[in-house]
Amino acid sequence: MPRIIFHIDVNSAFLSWIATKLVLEGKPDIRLVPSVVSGDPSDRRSIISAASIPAKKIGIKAAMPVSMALRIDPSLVIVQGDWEWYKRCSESFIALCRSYSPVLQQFSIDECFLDMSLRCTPENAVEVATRLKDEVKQQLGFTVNVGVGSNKLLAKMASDFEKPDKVHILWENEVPDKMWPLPVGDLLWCGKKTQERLNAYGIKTIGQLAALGMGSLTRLVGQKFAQQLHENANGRDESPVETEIQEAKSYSAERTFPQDLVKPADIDRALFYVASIVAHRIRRDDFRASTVSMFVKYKDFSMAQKQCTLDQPSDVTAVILNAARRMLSETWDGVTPLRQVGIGVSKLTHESAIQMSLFEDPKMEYYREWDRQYDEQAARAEDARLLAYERKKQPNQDPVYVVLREVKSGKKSPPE
DNA sequence: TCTGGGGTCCTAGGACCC
DNA sequence: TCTGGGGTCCTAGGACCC
Repeated sequence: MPRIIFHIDVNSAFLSWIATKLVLEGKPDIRLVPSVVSGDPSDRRSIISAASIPAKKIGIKAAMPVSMALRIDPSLVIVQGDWEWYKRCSESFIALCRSYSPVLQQFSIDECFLDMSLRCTPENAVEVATRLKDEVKQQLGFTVNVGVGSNKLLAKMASDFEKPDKVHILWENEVPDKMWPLPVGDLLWCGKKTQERLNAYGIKTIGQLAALGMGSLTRLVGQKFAQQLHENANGRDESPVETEIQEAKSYSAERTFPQDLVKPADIDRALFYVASIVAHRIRRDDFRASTVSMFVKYKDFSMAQKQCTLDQPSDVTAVILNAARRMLSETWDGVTPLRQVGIGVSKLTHESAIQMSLFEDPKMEYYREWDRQYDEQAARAEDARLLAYERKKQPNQDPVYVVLREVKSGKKSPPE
């Protein structure tokens, strides 16, 4: 039996979703004019997270700085994102897709794969895909592309062909016609660096990559990646549609400052802020982390990173923060302005730490109590945020930010 | 024009053990 | 005294995805 895989991809997801919300409020449809969604439009460092088709036509793309887009079109419509709304749109979207097949893999907030092998035939696949696409548009108010193929790679490549609101087919025997003429950078997993490397070697199209000998390819990109690229360029992909939700393997939080920072107190406050976020998230998900990493970004975008292993896995803000502080002092010269700081945790476990050490930091009880209060306040702030959202008030207060404000005002001090 | 935030996986070298 | 090789863990760094 042939495999039939759908890849469904929301067109300019964040922009489409905000547009449906504005339309519901009786406002003009921003999809019809050059428009973009960005984080905080007033922040000079914010970048575009999605662009409308008219905006794309004049050269405005996702990940472009807002200031650059405004230079292209000073009358560009800029709207602020709304994560609460995104989440609701995403849930409705995934639920509707799931009604077509339970074998669903969510690939990101706005993309999923469906294994349709038992639900349609190669002959009526286009018809079924079109029905799904139209049903999303009618019921949810935004458009999707559906790619249909004999594996996940081909389905994903197909959904990328022409947008928006389209169904495309890419069976394995169509690979030479439909996929090989495309630039090699269009191939999934062939990003900027790999593309440059292949171009420099004279490989411009996916077809040329498919014909390249393994020896040369291995020398260019390493053995494992070479095998994957070679298989993919030939349209082959055996990977199944994974219905199990994978547990997170790492958590991280980072903040870019409005201006580059050099004052140790400012930087320490930011470090505390990201430590609070990361530690709160792992406690929420009942994890403890064995590895803590700290990273900084400088003015020129170069990065420095350091990681360390804790004596025992921890979910305590102060433990993570103090490890990050130590690594920062070992990494940063104290003079060069920093653009960003971040903290990550990995090597996660659900096991409770065994608190047998006679040498446990006597402050640990205080630290835990501090975290407990933090979690309580964050939960209250989250409830208040949702309530305000339902009442259509400003919904954008990040719960952890509320706690941070108390830190700033001196009502709550960061753990030493 | 001046570049966010959150993830995954792979590689390579050094330390250490057997 | 000097030698080999495999396995595992750790860290640093780089690539990709949305």
